[in-house]
Amino acid sequence: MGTTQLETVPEPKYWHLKTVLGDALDSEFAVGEILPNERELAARFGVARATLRQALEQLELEGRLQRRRGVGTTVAPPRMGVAVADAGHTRPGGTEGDWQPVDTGLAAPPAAVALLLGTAPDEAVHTVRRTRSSHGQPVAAESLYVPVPRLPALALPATASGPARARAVLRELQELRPADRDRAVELGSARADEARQLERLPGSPVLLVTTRYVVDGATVAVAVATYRADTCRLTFGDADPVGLPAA
Amino acid sequence: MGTTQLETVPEPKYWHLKTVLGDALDSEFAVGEILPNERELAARFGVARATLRQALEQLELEGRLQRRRGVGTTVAPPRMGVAVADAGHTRPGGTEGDWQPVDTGLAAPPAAVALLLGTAPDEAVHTVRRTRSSHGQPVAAESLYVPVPRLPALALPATASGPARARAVLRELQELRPADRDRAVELGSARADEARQLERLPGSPVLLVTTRYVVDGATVAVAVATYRADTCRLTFGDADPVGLPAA
DNA sequence: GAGTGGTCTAGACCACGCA
DNA sequence: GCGTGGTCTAGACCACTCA
Repeated sequence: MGTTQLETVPEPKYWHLKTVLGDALDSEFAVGEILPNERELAARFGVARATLRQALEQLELEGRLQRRRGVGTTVAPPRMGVAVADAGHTRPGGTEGDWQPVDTGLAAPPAAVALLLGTAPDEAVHTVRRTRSSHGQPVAAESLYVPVPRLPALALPATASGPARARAVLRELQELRPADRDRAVELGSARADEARQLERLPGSPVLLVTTRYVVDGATVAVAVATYRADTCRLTFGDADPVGLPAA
Repeated sequence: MGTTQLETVPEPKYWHLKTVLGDALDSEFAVGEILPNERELAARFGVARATLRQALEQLELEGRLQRRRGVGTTVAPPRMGVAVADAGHTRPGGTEGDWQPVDTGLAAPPAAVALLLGTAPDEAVHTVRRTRSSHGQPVAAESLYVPVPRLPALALPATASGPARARAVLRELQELRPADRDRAVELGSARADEARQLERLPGSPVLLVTTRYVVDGATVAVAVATYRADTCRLTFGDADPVGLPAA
């Protein structure tokens, strides 16, 4: 009588646990509320901690929980909608949800990016790294790659290498007025440096957004943005984002 | 001399393993090739199987490996680009990469969808489920929800409930000619039924694409598509998808 | 039935945040 | 220094695929 069924096809414990916990989150917990610790929860459900953790991992993947080492597990707020529409060059005024340059330099891009740009694998390109936050939380880290010949005004030796130069590159790119963009979204895991910027652990699931800037059929720049998959829902298109689809 | 560093900041074993294995995949294995089994790999690297599995999980998340129970672990091909651009109503001719109706009915949609549609939580709507495959593999399962009043031509009692009726609903929706769409992408995990259709285990990571069809500012339909996150790279925009960004 | 990956256990120790 | 989640171990059994 305790469980729903006699389970002719016994579903895994962690899966059942996830369902039970998920329902409990809906009915008995408020956003931000802290859950009992893992050892206690495991004991309460009569399972090993590893099994309990498997259920928690799933719930975290779905954006329903947030776990922080040394702190505890809390009920996560609904994912925030993050517009990707023209994140390429948003207005520099920067509302709450905008970009902050971090770093700039000349370096060889990852092989996959070089392929998209049509540059040699070891050819150095303008590289701009920036982060995006929304509602006070970091949500994305991006690397933008622009082949040097595309930005003639920056051909002089790089004097400033800080945010000032980052802004210069962005401005230059903006002046190229790419008529078309083409994006891809896929699942990835955060590298160590990205994880730090996103305030997550290395390997956390992220949504990789690859944007190709096109002028006259040629790829003039490529940006690879890394969005926190736990807290973000990427929105596309023109209308305003509404509602929150369940995971 | 074995490892790269003396590790002043010791990175987790599974993380290091993932790197080593990932490099090995690039240099020593061909796509489709089968890896040694987990017990042997664990022994070879001198770690517990659970630790080895943590590394494999990451690599699978990044689409570099494919694991099948009872079979083994194989090197995955690069993710396939899947166009989401106008997946809403693609040409019915159906090339290799298109949709197959599965099921139709009248049922109350999930709460989150009812909210988007502006219907009552228990109001039944037209529900069409279909699957999409590409290159011979299932890549997505979708549920489309259309409030009954939006499709007056279907107001008669539902006679056929099979694929034929599914096509009728899709045709009706198409005739509404939604001028605008608005999409969101987020990470989720496959429900049991979706997992079956996608030939994956329940809980596998999926990309949830929520599409809102808008006519004259009103939401006339909502579709929730579930794409396999391991094998798919979702592409947006008009230009043809090129290249493969690394995870 | 042999071999694979998937689940589960009961422990241990570590890294981190905070008081 | 205490309590949290994160990592790791060595084992066991189960579910599945395929010869």
